[in-house]
Amino acid sequence: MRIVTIRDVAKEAQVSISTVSRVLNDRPDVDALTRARVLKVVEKLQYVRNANAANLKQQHTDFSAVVLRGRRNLFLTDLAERILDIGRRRGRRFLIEIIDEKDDEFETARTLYRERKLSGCIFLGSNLQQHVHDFETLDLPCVFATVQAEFLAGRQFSSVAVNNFDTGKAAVDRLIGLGHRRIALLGFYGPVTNSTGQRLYGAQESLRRHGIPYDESLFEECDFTLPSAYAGMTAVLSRRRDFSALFAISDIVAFGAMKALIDHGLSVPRDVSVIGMDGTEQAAYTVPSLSTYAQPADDIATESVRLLEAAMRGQKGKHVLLPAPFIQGGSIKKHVE
Amino acid sequence: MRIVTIRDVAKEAQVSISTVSRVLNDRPDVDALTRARVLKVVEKLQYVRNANAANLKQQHTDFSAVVLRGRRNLFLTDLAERILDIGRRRGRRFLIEIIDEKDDEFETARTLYRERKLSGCIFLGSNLQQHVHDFETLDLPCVFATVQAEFLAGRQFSSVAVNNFDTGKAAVDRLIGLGHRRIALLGFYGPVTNSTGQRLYGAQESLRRHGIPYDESLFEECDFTLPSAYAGMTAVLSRRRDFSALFAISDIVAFGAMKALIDHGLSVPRDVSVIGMDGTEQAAYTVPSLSTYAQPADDIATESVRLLEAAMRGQKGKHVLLPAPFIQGGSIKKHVE
DNA sequence: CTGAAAGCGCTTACAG
DNA sequence: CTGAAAGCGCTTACAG
Repeated sequence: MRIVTIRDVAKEAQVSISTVSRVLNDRPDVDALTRARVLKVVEKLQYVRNANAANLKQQHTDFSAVVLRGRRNLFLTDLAERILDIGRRRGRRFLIEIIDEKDDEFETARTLYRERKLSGCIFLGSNLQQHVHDFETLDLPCVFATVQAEFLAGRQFSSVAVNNFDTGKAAVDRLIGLGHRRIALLGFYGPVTNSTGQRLYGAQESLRRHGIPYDESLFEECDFTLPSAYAGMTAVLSRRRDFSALFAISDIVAFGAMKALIDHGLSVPRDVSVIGMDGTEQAAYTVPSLSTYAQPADDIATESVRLLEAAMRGQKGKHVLLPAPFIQGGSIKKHVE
Repeated sequence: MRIVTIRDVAKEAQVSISTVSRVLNDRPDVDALTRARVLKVVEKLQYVRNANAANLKQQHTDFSAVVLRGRRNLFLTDLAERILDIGRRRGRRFLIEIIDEKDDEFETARTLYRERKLSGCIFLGSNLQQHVHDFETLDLPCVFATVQAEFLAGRQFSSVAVNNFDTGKAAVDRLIGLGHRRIALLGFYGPVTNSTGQRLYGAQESLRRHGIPYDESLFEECDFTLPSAYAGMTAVLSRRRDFSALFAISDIVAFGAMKALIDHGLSVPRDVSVIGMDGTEQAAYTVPSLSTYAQPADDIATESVRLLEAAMRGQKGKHVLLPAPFIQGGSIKKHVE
């Protein structure tokens, strides 16, 4: 079937293509009757505007991007989907770009910006470490989700996150409150600006405040995957069996760790209490269910889109901190010697 | 910073923009030295082609789409990510469109096609029921992944899937082989062309062949979410406690069901053997680990992209069936009266 | 092998 | 309120 262009609509409606364009773009300076006539023809001909042509001419395109760091991070991919979903309902289209842990989010954004004339970008799980200055040269509204980015000067930058440090601290405070003293830690530090590192620093801070020395042999590095978490927990178990609690920097890590604990003949929570973080749906379906601090995914997604749109309208960026509520599961209990 | 266009490159390299365009598009009819000179300027100026302009003029764009039906289906979203990843490595960009179960995948594809001048489309989990004829009017290479679509006439249609019917049958064959006779079924039928329905029909076929009457009170409908699977299992449990096995149409459903079984005081596999389907990574990390038939996600993703590219080059579509290997987990055992 | 010119389908000042 | 014209940044016949 032949493709219907704006010219066909103009001819059929007996107006100029300028007028059709005005109607299409909801310009106010069109006669109501003319508008109605054009709209009827659009309907009749089932005209769909060629976005490539529109984007070529327009200053801003209808494209925004979501740059997702780490394709294996379940929480982030879920977040990306939510953002896509919210975008769709608001008529905003997101290109999604999944990059490896080692890839460069700044380069990705810049290329996308040049190639597609992006009008905005949401970063999920980026660490920004080395790119503070680079970003400031990019003339593009950016939102950093799940990571606090107040340190980015520039009015087009926003961020939405929970306070990762405080949450890590709260998790370990809670375990200590239950009587635990030997607490294993699973995760990775990464750059200081990284959300996951902050969780661990918060955990350490809690230990310090309670006068518990940080014990390296109770920590093992792992990333956001089940096998890596399983291996990490196994490594700790090969060194120590005397810990009674575990704080994992994410639910996924906690899942892998719980499996390792059970495979090694330990029971959760009888032998080891476990707290995760993220508040994934799956946390309620493990056996036992996992106690976790929730990152409010829905709020983060909604707020990200809202902040992006605000910045695109020229409003000044904001840095939003959301609470991370505790969700009680069956994976923790009081420690008794 | 000013945006560098093809004109800037042409001027700097002292050639016409036609020549720059030829170099950019890897046309053979360019002098080697000229090509080298242009490429050096491209590098120097950090020129990035404006994709909107290129796509406007070209017959085919560099956009393909992935239309994902059902945003809560973990297996499909994982598949989508893999496709994005493979596409990226091959310089192909995918727009991703997540639609609801009740949305119309044909309309989605058609609008995308008109709006963006798509050059191809991969459908994940679509059922096609009412759209066989519509699709044949769409002049767009299409690949249907996870669903068998041989019935689609037209040379630009391909599909990649496991044999869902046979796999459902194999799962129940296996349970019966272990001595189980009262087998619960969890999932939903949907349209006949649907992959999940086929799994259940296969399961029924197995029962029939073994002379076991299909018992409706052992079936409950649920979708691909944990809460729904949990509720479904709970509903079955409210009616019957005498079954010794469960076939769930997907791992996610199995996870939700196992949790429900355990919450109701039953043990897996002591009281109930469970088999899922999909072969998700998580299946190996539940307690006990889940026996499942794997849909080879990596192969499906690779093959989907390969078939799409072949169709875009004008090759005739193919319908590929992949094997679904059994992965042994701890969730099944021999039934003893 | 290379360049000048037309045109892809829109939007946007500029006139009226 | 409306239209004619220029132009967005490319690609692609058409000449040479």
